Amino acid sequence: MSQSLDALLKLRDLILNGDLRPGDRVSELPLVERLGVSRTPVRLALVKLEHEGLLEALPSGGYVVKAFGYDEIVDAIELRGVLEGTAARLASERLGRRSELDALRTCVRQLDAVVGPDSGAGGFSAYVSLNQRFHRLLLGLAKSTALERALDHATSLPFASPSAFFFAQSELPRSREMLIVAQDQHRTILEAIENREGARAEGLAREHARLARRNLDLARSDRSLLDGVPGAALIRLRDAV
Amino acid sequence: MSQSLDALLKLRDLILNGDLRPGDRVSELPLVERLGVSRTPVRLALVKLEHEGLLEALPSGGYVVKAFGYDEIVDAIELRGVLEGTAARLASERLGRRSELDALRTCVRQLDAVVGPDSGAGGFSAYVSLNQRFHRLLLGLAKSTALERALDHATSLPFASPSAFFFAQSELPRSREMLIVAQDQHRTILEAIENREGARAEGLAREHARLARRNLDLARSDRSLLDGVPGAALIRLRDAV
DNA sequence: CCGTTCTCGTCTGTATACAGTTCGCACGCA
DNA sequence: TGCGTGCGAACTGTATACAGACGAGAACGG
Repeated sequence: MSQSLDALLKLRDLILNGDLRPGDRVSELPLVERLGVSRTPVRLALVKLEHEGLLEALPSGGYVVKAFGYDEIVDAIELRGVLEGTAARLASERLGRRSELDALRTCVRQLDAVVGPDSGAGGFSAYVSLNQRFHRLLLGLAKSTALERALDHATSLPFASPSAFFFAQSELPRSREMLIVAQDQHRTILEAIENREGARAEGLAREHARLARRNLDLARSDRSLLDGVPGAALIRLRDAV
Repeated sequence: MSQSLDALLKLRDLILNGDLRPGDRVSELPLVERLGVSRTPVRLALVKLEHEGLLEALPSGGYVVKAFGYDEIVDAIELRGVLEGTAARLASERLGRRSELDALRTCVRQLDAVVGPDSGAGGFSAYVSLNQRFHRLLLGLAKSTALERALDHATSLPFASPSAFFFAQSELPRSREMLIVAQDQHRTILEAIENREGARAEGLAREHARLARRNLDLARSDRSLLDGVPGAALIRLRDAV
């Protein structure tokens, strides 16, 4: 593994775990010690993380860890919804042979099994992994490199990813209900694409993303729920300090 | 001016002007001579241009100049349409005091004057500049930093910018017609936002972007039209070489 | 006592040296 | 003649040295 990649992963973890708090100035020299690499790879990692949106460049040089408020997270989720809606619409419009949907159909069937009543205790992580697969397959069906770039960029913020706010749901009573609704949307999106109903697919995918927003609202009233979310350390739901 | 910024601008020009052709390997050492800076700023510029999408990183290290085919440009335009549509919808939904639209109204009125029958010969560049202003104001009204980031990223590809395919229009007979239609869409988008008609605003803004696609199709049959487009050197409409 | 200015330390921006790797070319062998 | 191998050049990745800029803090003056 290269030093640059190593530095990038370690630094991202430092930020996501909260070792570097939002608003903190991030200097290169201290990172040289903490990451065990020289300034060059550190700089590279800083540039990439600024690009990802986790860091903000100061006009005078250097970086600070970015903080994210409620509105910003809502906007990021809405943006993801718009982009995934577009993916669903394009998938409908550009569908060629129906066998192109085989992988997605299989994925939905596997999700059915996980969400079903006989799901084991470890079903949750299986759901998250299959959910991500569903969203990636959907993106592939859109056959648009521009859209791929945009969605990758938009979901580089950890709490904007498709599975971000499926936290601790196993703890909540409404947890299973949420999963059932989400999975029904998966199924319906697939159906819409099969029927080449572009507008319907788009609307469904948008609404699907808004489930994340609902979960965010839940977390707003119970901050402890947030701890399961990647990058929770960056989130400032209420104006603190 | 810093060396890094200097290197970035010069290198971008080299690519956009076609001094570096699509598919060309871009090495650091030759650029040190051509740009007159050391390897460090050159590397920084390379990373940024990869991020912009003009360069592609090779697995073995180094970069090549990216080439863009017809489909990719169409997708980039469609993506811009989706994002600007979202901006228009959010602007409608989040409109506060009506005075927030003052700047946009003024911009539309100025565009009216430029498009009108008594437009001078230099009206074209004035149109381009006002057009960009319109699109930026629209983005601002959406009040979404996530959307701002996404649209900035999407339009970093030169031919995906709002004014990209308003080339050499003064030469074409249908030139004025195109401008009239585009300006009518500007006016109608503003009206929709004023009335808080989100869906209408979204649809209009999407269709507005598709004007660029129509112009692209025009350029397909008359390659000489492309020469006025920034980044034309990157475009491979037909499979060449 | 407060404001201003000077100074010192720290940081970033830049250049460059060094090492490991990969790619291409040519030579040799089958 | 074709293929494999080995050598060499060039390039990237990395580390580090140096210079200029910015900011914090102290000292001086009002």
